[in-house]
This record gives sequence, structure tokens and C-alpha cells, in this order.
Amino acid sequence: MSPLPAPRTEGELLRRATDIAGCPLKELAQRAALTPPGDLRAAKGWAGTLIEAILGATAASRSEPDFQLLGVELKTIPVSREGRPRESTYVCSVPLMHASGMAWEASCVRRKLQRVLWIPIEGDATISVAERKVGYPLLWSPAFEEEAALRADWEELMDMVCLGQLEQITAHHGTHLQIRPKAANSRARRWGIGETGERISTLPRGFYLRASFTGSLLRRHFVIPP
DNA sequence: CATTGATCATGT
DNA sequence: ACATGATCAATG
Repeated sequence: MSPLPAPRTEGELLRRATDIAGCPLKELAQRAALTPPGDLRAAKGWAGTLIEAILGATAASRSEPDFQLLGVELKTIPVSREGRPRESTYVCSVPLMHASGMAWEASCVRRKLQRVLWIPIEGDATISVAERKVGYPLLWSPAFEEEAALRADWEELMDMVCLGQLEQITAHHGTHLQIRPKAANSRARRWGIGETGERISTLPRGFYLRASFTGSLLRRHFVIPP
């Protein structure tokens, strides 16, 4: 496949995304000269990377929005037959040091979620990766209430990170945004802040959006049925 | 059976 | 090393 030029406007991006709605992944893979894996166990990011290539994303594996010119982040999301998200959505890593006094406005969570192109993909395990179909896209920015709710979660969680309560954070915290491990394995280490303010060696963490949050936003925009 | 904690591959 | 793309697999 010849390298696709990056979309120059949101409209162009959205048109490309709409054009592939209903398409099985094998068809898109063929365009990109790729072969769909039998399962995603050893290729967890395969579908996301494929859609990036198909839509002409430019920032693969860089700390930039996927569509740099447009400031748009691409997120594929696996959905069940009923259209419900099957998984949470990774947002960004959690800053474990030097984050005291950081404002929501300056956070990576807010920056990442400022403008997102959501693309649902059939994620039922009974459907082979090749046959899974791409759904209709949603170009989304958080509504005022959504951002306020995310901000409240972020502030509560980051307070814990900065006040030495990192080890007490579990995935149960946060209504819409949660903190979970994000690492190669459970032996991975980063520096964090301990109970008495000392440096501790801890597991790297990431911010994730709960499936309930992405589900309600897809429903609210009529991308998936109620 | 939904959710949490763990994990996989690849690029810079 | 650490970011990107996420899903897997154990657990309650």
C-alpha cells in the first residue's frame, strides 16, 4: 500500500473513517498488505495500528496526537454484539513524581481526551479477527459535564499519587477514570512517592477510562443502541 | 460474568 | 527506557 497522506481537515478524517464503517478487518488488512492474526494474544494493538495506517495517522508510537495537524487522537474500542465496550480504554501514563501542584488543565489526561476519534470494532471472541467489522466513527470532545466528572476523578487520584498513597490506589477508585498497572509485567519498576514522602520503587501505572464511560458516550451520540 | 491486575509487541 | 497500540487472564 502506498503511504496515505494525512487527512488535512477533520471532515476529511471523518469521511475516511465513515467510508470504512462496516468493513471487515481482513479487507482493511489487505489494503495495508497485512495478514490478520488468528487471535490478538500476541498482537494486542494490531487492530488499532491497522486503523491508524488506513486513516493516515502520522504519529505512530510518538508522544503526539495520532493526527498531529488536526490534534485528534484515535481510539479503537472493542464492542460486544450488543454494542457495549468490552474493555476499558488506556489514556496515558500516570506521572508518579513531580506532579504536585499540577493543574487539570495541564494534565496529559485532558490533553489526550480533548479531541478523540472513537472507532468501535467488533470484539466478540467468537468472531475471528479477520471477520470483525469496523463500526461507525464518533469524533468527540468531552461535554462540560463529562470533563467536570473526569477532572474530579483525576484530582482525587492525583492527590493520592502526590500524597504518598500510591500503593493504596486500586482500580476500584474513580468513577469514570481509574488507575491500573501499565507495564511489560509486574516486575517493572518506576520511582514514586512513598508514605513519608520518600522515593519508592513501584509499578508503572496508567489512566484508563472505564467501559461504562465510553459506553455511555457512544450511546449518547447514537453510535451504539441503548 | 464484569472487573482488576497482568501482560504482549513494536517504535523512538 | 519508556512511549505507542491495547487485550488477556485471574479473580471475586
